[in-house]
Amino acid sequence: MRTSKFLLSTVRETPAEAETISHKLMLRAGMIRKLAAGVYNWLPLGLRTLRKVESIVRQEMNRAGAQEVLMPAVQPAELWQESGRWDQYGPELLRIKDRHQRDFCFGPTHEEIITDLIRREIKSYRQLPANFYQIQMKFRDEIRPRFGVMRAREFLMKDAYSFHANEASLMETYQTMYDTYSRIFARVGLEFRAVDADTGAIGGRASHEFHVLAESGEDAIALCNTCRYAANVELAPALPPMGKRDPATKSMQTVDTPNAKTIEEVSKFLKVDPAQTVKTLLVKGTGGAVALVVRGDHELNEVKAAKLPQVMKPLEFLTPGEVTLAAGCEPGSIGPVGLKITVIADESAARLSDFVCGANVNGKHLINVNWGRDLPEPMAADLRKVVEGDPCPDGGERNCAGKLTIRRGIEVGHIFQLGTKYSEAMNATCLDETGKSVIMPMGCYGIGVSRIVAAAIEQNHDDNGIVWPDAIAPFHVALVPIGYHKSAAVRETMDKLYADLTAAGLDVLLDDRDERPGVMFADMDLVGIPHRLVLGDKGLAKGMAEYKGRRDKAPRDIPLAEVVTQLQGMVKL
RNA sequence: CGGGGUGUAGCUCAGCCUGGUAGAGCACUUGCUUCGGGAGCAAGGGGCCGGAGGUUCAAAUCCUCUCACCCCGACCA
Repeated sequence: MRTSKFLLSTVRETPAEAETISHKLMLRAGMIRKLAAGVYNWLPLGLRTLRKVESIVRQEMNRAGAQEVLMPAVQPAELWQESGRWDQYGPELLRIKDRHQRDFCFGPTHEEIITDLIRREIKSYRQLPANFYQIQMKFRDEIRPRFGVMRAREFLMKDAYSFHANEASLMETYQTMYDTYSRIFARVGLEFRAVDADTGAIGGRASHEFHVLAESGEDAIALCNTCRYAANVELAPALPPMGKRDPATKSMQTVDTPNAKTIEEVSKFLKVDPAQTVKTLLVKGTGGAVALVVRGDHELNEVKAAKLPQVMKPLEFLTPGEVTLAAGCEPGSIGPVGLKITVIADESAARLSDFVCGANVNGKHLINVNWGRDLPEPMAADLRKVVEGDPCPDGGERNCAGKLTIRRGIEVGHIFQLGTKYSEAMNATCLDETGKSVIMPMGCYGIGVSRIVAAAIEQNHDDNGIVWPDAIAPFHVALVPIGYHKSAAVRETMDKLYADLTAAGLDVLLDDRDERPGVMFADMDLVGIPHRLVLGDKGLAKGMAEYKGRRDKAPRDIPLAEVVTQLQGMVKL
C-alpha cells in the first residue's frame, strides 16, 4: 500500500473525549472515529489490525475443530422469552420493535439462537460433540460506555458454543478451548493470564477469564508469586487467619465520635489501626435485612456476599431510610452489637478482639468490643476481597506457601461450562446410545476481538505512539524514502523494495507523499509500524538502507541486497 | 438512574460574566523558500455559535425548554 492511496488520517492533537492511552492513540492514529456513545467507525488503518486479530482467532478455532456459522444480529423476543432472559436481562438488552410491533432485540450474545438452531439440526449423539462459532457485531447497551472500543456498546466478538452427549465430553472441549485461547493470545503477542472466574449473568459452572495484563485494566486479578494460581479478585478465596483469637483484655465502652463516619475518619479520630475496626454493611436478605461485617481495612466482595443463602441475589444495599429502621442510626454509626437482624462476619473480622465498631447511635462508636462477650459469636464466612500479600488459596487449601499479588487486567476472553442451563430451558435434546433422549450439556467461549485491539495498545506503546506486535500490525514494514519526488534513483530503488518485500509476503506501506521526513517519521511511529526502512541518495551511494525497529533506540544500516531476507527473518508472523 | 460539566471552523479551544452582528492555533487551498524528527513567509477558502422558544431596537452572550456528548457516583456505613 502507498500512503498516497491510503486514508492515513493522523491527528496531532489529542481529542478531548479520550481518557485512556489506547483510546487516544486509536483516535490520533486514525484507526477509529466515534459515531455515537460507544459506537465507532473503523477506518482502513484500524480495520487492518482488527481483521488480523480476527484471522488469528478464526485460524485457531478452525484448528481446534470448531465450525464457523453466522447468526442474526437482530433476534426475535420469543427465543429470549423461552430461555427466561427476556425478563432477566435489564436495560442492557437493546429492545426494538419491527413494523408489526413485534418485539426483537439486538443480540448481546447468542446462546438462545444457537440452542434453537442446534436443537433442530442435531438429533443423535453420533453428531456430537460439535462446536460452532461466529465472529459478529454484538450490542450491549452499557450504563456507561468508555475507553473507546475497550468498553463500547457495539463491539466485535467471537463467540462459540459447544454441544455434548455427556459431561465428560464437555470437559474435554472446555480444555481444548482453554488451550486454543492460550494459543490465540500468545500468537497475537500479548502478555496474558488465564484466571478462575465468576460465571456472572451467563450462568453455569466452571469458568476461566483470559486477561491481558495492563495498568488500565478494569478488573483486579490475584496472582500467586510462587505457584500458577490466578483468579479474578471477585472469586479468589480469602483463607481464614491462622491461630486463635486473642483473649479480650478490656471492657466495652461507648465513645463519642462526632462527624466521624468513614473508617478512615473513625480510626484517625480514635487513633486506632483500621485493621482493629470493623465496618457493618446492611444488605437485603432472603428473610429481612442482613448485617455483613468486614474488617475496616478490608473491602466487601459483593460476588461472595451474593452467594450466601441468607443474602438476596443480586446483592442490594439498604437505602439510608431502611438502615435507620433496621439499626436505629444513620449509615456511619452502624455496628453489630445489639442488632436484631442476622449478623454474618468475615473470617478476619470474626477473629478480632478488643475491636472498634459503630454503636448504632448517631455520632457514637464502641471500643474494646469482643465477640461472645459483648455480642453473640457471629456466623463466619469468607466475605472480603483478597488483598496484596494474602496467602495463596491454591484451590482453597494451604498447599502453597506463596503470597498473592494484585494486578490489573483487561478481560479479553471468557470460557464457561454452561451445563444444561439453556438446553434444558429450550429443550435441546438428542438421543444417546440406548435411544434415550438426553439434554445436551453446553459450553460457551467468547473473545472480545475489538477489545483485543485496544488491549494490545495498552500493553504496547511509547511516547511516540503505538508499537504493534508483528502479528497484528496493520503493516509490517514502513518504507520512508528521502527525496522520492526528487531523485529517480531513490524512487526506483524504493519501488523495487516495495515490490520485493510485498512478494516476500510482508505487508508494506510505502510513504510516497511529498512530505518532509519529520512528518513521515512521526506518522509511521504514531501508527505503530514495527519495522522501518529509510533510504535517500546518501544511503543509496553506499548501497545501504537504514533499518530501525520501532522499539530500537538507534537505526542501523543493512546492505540493500540483504534487505528482503533480513526483514523476512525479523518479522514474526 | 443521581450529581457535575461541555456544545462556537475539520480538530483543540478563546469570546459569554459586563448583549452591538465571529476569533486564535493546527488542518485545508495556492505561490515562493525550505527539505533526516510534525518547516517559514505570503495570500485564500471555511461557522444558521447543538436545536426550539422567549426577553430586547439588537442575542454566541440573558431566561426557559430540549437534544447530544463528556466526567464522577451507584462498596457507603
